[in-house]
Amino acid sequence: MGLEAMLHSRVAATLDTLVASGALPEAVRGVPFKVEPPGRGGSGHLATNVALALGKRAGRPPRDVAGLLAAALSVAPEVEKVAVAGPGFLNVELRPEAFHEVLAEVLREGPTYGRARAAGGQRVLVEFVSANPTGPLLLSHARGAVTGDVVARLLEIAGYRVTREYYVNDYGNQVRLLGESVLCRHEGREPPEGGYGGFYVDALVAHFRARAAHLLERAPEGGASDALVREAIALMMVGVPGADFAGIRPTLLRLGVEHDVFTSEDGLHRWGFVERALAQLDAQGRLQRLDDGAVVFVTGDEDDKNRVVRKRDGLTTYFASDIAYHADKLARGFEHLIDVWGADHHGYIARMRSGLEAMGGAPERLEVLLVQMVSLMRDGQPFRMGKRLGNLITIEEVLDEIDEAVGRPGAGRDAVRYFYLARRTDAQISLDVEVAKKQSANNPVFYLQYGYARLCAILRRAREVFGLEIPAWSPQLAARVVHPLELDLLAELGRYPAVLAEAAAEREPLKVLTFAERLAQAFQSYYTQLSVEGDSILPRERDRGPGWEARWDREQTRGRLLWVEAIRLTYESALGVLGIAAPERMTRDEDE
RNA sequence: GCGCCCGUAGCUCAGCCGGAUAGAGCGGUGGAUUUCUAAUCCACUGGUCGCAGGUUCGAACCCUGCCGGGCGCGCCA
Repeated sequence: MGLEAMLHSRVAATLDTLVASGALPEAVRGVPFKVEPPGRGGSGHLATNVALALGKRAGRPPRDVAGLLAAALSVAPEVEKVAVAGPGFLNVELRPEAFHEVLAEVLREGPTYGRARAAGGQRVLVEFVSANPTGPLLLSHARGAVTGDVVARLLEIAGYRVTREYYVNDYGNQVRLLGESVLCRHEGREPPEGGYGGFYVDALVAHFRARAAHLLERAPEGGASDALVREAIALMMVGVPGADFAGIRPTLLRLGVEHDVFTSEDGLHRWGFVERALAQLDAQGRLQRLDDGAVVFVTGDEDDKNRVVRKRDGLTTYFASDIAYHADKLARGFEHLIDVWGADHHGYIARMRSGLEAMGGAPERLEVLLVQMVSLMRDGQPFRMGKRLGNLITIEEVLDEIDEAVGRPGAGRDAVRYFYLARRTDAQISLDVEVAKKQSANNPVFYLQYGYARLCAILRRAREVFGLEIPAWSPQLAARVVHPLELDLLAELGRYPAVLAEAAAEREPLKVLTFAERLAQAFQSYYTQLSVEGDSILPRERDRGPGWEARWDREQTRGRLLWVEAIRLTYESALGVLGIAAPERMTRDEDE
C-alpha cells in the first residue's frame, strides 16, 4: 500500500472517530477527499484537502475542521506532525518507519510489486494494429501498435486475461488492387486507379519473377489470380525474402509488439462466418433489401442511419465482415472487447456498436481506443504521404536510421516507443522526420535508461569491488535509510501500484512513462546531491586511503543497497511495461 | 452543416473525476561536481492556461457560446 492510500484510510478512520464522539455531524461520512503530495505552497510529505472537501457539511469553517482533524491525526503511529495551511489543507509529515514499510513491500514482492493481486479476471480481447496488408507499416500504424501493446500489458497487470489480436484485411477491393498493381508493374503499365506503386510492389514483382513466375499470368477473367493475391498478402505480412522489405509481422516484432492471434477476414468468408452473421441478422429482421438490390443493416439506437452490408453487385462490405468478426470475438468467450483504432475511424464506432448489439452483445462490451493521428512535417512543412505515390516513410526506415545513428540495434525501438508513449493517446502528434532523426542520438529515452544503468552499476560495483550482495531486509538496515531524498524516493515507489492501476483504468500509457521519468529524475538528483554533501553510497576511489575500511560505515552502505535494489526493481518493472529496454550498462562512443 | 479530438512557456507536451504561488523536457543564461559511469545535477529565464459568459467560497479543470487547427460524415477498407 502506498503512503497516500495509508494516510487516506487513517484520515477516514479519524473522521469516523470524530463523528462518533459528536465533534462532527453524521453528514461528513463518505465524502470523497484527496491525499496527495503537497503542491509548491505546501510542506511536509503529504497533504489532504479533506477539511475543504467536507465543506458546508461539517457545519463550521474549513480551518476549524482542519484544526480538529490535525489534533486527532497527529497521534497516529505513522504521523510525525500535522499542520494546517492555506484555506484548510492539512500538511502531514510522516515518520521514517512509514517509508520503510514501502521499502519492505517492494523487496518482498520483487518483480510483481504493483500488480493487482486478483488473478483470473475478465477475459479481454485487445485488437490492435490491423493495418491493411497492402503496404508497409507507417508511423501512425506504429503508434497504434505501441499503444495497444502497452495497454494490453497494463490490463494484464490489472488482473485481466488478455489476448492480443491482429485482424488481417485480406479480402475485398484493396487486396485485389494490390494483386492488380503487381501485374501492372510486371507488365510495365501504370497501376490501376486506387492501386499501389510503392517500392514494395517492385519487391513483390521481382520475387514472383524469380520464384513463382506463373503467378504473374492473368486469370481467365483478365485480373489477378486468387493465388497471386493470396501470395502477395502473405509476403506483405512476413516480408519478401532477400528484398529490402521486412514485412509487417517482423517489423512489429522489431518494435517489441507481438500478437497472439491473427484473424483473416478472408478466412471469415471462406468459413461462412459472414454469411451466417447476415442470416442471423436477417432472421431478426435487421436487414432490409433496397430497390437496387443492395442490402442494409437496420440500425439500433447506437447509430443514426442504416448501413450497407451487401452492395448492388452482391459482394458484402467491410462492415458485414466486421459484424461477423466482432460477434465471433464474443463467441470465443471474451467478455470485453477493446479495439485500438486510428482517430480517423471514429465515425465507425457507432455502427460497430450497433452491429454488436444486433448480434446479441451489449454495445458497452465494445470499447474503442482512439489513437490520434501522427501528422508529418519535413523541414517545417506539412508533408502528405500516399501509398500510390510511393512517398512513404516507413517505421522500418526510421528504426534503421536511429539504430545506425546510435550504433546499437534496438535503440530505434526504444526511441520510437518513448516518442509515442510520451504523449497522451488522444493528443495529435506532429513529427518532423528530419528533426526526429537528428535528435535520435540524444533522445530523452537514453536519460531514462541511463538512470537504470547507474543503479545497476552501483549494485555491480558493490558485489565486485566490495563483495556486498543485496542484503535481506531488516528493520536495522532499513533504519539506515534516512536521507530526505531517500525517503522521497520511497514515497515515489509507494505510488507505483496506484500509477499502474490508474494507467490501466484510463488506458493511458503516458502515466507510467511519467512515473518512470520521475524516478529517473529523483534518483539522478539524489546521486549528485549526495556527492555534493561529500557522501556516497559506496566508498569512492579517493576515499580509499590507508585505513579506509575502519572509517567505512558498512551497515550504512548495506542499508542503501537495499534502497537501491528497491528502486531498481520498480524501475525495471516500469520500463518493462513500456517495452523499453532496461540496460544494465550504457556506454557512449567517444567519437561522436 | 453535423459529430469526435485538440488549443497551456519560444518549441514539444503534462496537469483537466474543481483546491494552496499552473509544471516537465528542449532552447537560452549562469553555476556545481570531476564521479559510486558527465548520456549527471542546481539555479535563473520564460505563461492574458484560444476568447467571452456562467456555476462555485474557489475554475486550466465543470456548463454554454464563439474563434482556430486536425479528423470523420462511402454501396472504400
